[in-house]
Amino acid sequence: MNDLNQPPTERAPLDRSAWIEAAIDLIATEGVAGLRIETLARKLRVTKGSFYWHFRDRRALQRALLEHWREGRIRDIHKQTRARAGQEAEQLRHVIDVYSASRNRKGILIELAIREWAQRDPEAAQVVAEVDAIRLACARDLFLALGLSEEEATARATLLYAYVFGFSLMHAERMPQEMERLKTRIAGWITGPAAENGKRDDHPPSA
Amino acid sequence: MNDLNQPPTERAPLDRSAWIEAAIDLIATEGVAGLRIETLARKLRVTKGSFYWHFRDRRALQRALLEHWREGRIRDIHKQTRARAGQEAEQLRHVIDVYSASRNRKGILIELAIREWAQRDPEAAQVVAEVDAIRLACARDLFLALGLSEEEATARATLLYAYVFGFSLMHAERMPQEMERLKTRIAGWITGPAAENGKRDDHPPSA
DNA sequence: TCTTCTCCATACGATACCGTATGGAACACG
DNA sequence: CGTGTTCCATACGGTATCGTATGGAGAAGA
Repeated sequence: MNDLNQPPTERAPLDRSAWIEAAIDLIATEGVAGLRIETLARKLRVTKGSFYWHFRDRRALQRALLEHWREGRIRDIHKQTRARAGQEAEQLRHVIDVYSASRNRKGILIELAIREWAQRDPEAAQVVAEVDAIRLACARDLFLALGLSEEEATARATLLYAYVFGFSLMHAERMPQEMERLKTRIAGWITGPAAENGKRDDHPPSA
Repeated sequence: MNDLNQPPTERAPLDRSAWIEAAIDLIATEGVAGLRIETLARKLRVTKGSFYWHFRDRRALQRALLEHWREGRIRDIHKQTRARAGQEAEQLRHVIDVYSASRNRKGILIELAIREWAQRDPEAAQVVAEVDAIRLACARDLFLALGLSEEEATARATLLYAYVFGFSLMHAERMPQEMERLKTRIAGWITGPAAENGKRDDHPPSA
């Protein structure tokens, strides 16, 4: 019955999810290597004693974090790719936009931290592989709905996916407006140059 | 006059470059966070005393490492994109191949480690930005030589670049052969769908 | 009230690492 | 031989972190 009507000096007991949330925030700013128990405890205004009550050890938190991330990403990609029939191309462009670094800085930082982690942690790699497979399938289904062949849909989904995260790795110094035009052009190309303007685009406008 | 004709119990004095090379190797396997002085010293069979003679502190090694990486990357991209006239499309596909994870695992690991580092270190971010700008310019020039407009060339270079590194972030579980076909298709599409087979490719072969 | 369970604080040993201080071995050179 | 330079070993103080052991406060029940 005492939810949050105590004076601010009081605090509610923590649970596992509170630690996991804090851990996610921490790896966004410090990377996976910065995920230290005592650092987390300080942020949560408690001591390690609390942590070791909720988790067996550091590894248990990492596993829980991976599981949390995986489930969130799976939920999200299904939400973002649930397209109305006939709106698949728009939905694809929407996906590119939503997953771009400029629109989702924190999410991208978490994504990159986990993927760098996955380069040398098999369990992280396994989770990343699962998320990749599901996201690729979702994107591929949208391309299939656009009438592309299996192979073409798979290839475009892969390109879209690689492009989105690859772009977030880049440190381009460019004018924001110019950048937006560039991204719009690329997105339009990935999601369907054929359906883009009804005609071929291989003859450059030549200024 | 004593170069390497001592018994194997002897070893040559180290210099800065030996430390830097070892540091590069270490971040490839352990990430930038794993770049520890005493760990490096153990690998080089010396103690910290040697390190602090060659470098002021840990940060100095990091800076030297960034500089080393930058110069190497700049040399490499110029080498890889130096195309014979009329061979630009082949050269572009060659670049995609050379920078792919399967062909250059260690280089990709270093690249990813440094880029993750750059997410939270301004100096690393600056170096990455310089490398990105030069690589983009090199790729763009190849597209320009193919007759594309400035804007189109910039867009394709960006896509190519983002794709290559984005792909290396993915953990796709797929048959190697199928994967190769997929990559070939994507590469062909990025480097010039127009010049690829002389006709449009937007009508799927439909099996 | 007494007990039990939940949640956390405290204290501890152990390890790893940073950077400094200082000495020493090997070599070059005069 | 004496001296300076190069390169490294050793020892030290200090910090951060891990995981454990143990006690304690507070709520919930009996």
